[in-house]
Amino acid sequence: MDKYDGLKLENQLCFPLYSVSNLITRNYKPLLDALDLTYTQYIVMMVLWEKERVTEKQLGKQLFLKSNTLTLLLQKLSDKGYVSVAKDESDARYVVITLTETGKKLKDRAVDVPPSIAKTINLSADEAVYLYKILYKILEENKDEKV
Amino acid sequence: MDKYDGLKLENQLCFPLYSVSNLITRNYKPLLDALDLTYTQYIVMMVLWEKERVTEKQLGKQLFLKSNTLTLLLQKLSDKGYVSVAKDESDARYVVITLTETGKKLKDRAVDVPPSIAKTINLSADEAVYLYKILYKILEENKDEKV
DNA sequence: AAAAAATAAATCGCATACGATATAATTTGC
DNA sequence: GCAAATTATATCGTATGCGATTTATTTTTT
Repeated sequence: MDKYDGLKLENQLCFPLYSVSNLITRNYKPLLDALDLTYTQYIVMMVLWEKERVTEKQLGKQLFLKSNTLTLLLQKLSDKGYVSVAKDESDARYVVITLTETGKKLKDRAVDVPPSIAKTINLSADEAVYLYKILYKILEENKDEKV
Repeated sequence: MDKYDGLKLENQLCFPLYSVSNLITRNYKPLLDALDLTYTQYIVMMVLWEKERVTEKQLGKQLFLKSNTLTLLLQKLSDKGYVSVAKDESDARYVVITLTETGKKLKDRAVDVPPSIAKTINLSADEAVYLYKILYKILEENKDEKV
């Protein structure tokens, strides 16, 4: 035990978080390629599949992303024909994103993705629930700092 | 409960993993800026602070990264004067990375980083240990697929 | 030992993420 | 009612990460 122990890779919590996150994105890739989506595009679509109309601002809040990531990404989803992007009529500062018909249909092709990913993670129900709770605890605590 | 439940954002385990990982990288940024390191560069330095000489291959295995990420990153660390990069004499396929004197000294300036980050995460010891174990379980199970 | 296979890096093209800054639209304060 | 402050996007520059491919080197096979 010396003053450098905190700098050992094996004592980091952040490193496995970072690595697991990368790992999962890698696992998603072949599944999402079939839908012509990246992982970030996929979570945007997930929001829209639940709520057909959102502003860029709302998306950012829910996904912890900002315009520097979202603006270009939404343009790409628009280019693919999955969403339409327009200014809000009553307040032109807002960008409103809505699902196109193609985007709505994509939902049916996406239903197989979550179970496929679940297989690659392979946690017990208890572990998954606990992990879920801890992660959201961390997110909740840091929520304010970034808006 | 319908067939689309699996596609709800709130039912994803991957999304909070991804978001927490991004969050942590954001929290590291101001701390690491002072050391002129990015997060990925920082974990490479952590490996080297424990083991003064490693090959790019070994680094990739330990950090779950490949040459497409590492080659350029190591060049940057070399440009900053923190490491030196050279071909292995006995087998020129390998790239060997060693700490420079500057790189060694950086370790003393880095000791404050882990406790600062720990504050922003704010988990109990039990939670941290449990989280750690689950994450490494996931990493272990997926280790083989990517080398 | 020459050809073939294997291995480790390097390179390419693409899509994030980030802070910082700029722009455009609306609201607020006086 | 108009200048100032606020708000929501857009833009810029930098650094990853990824799969796919290429290059360089070594080992294996015949």
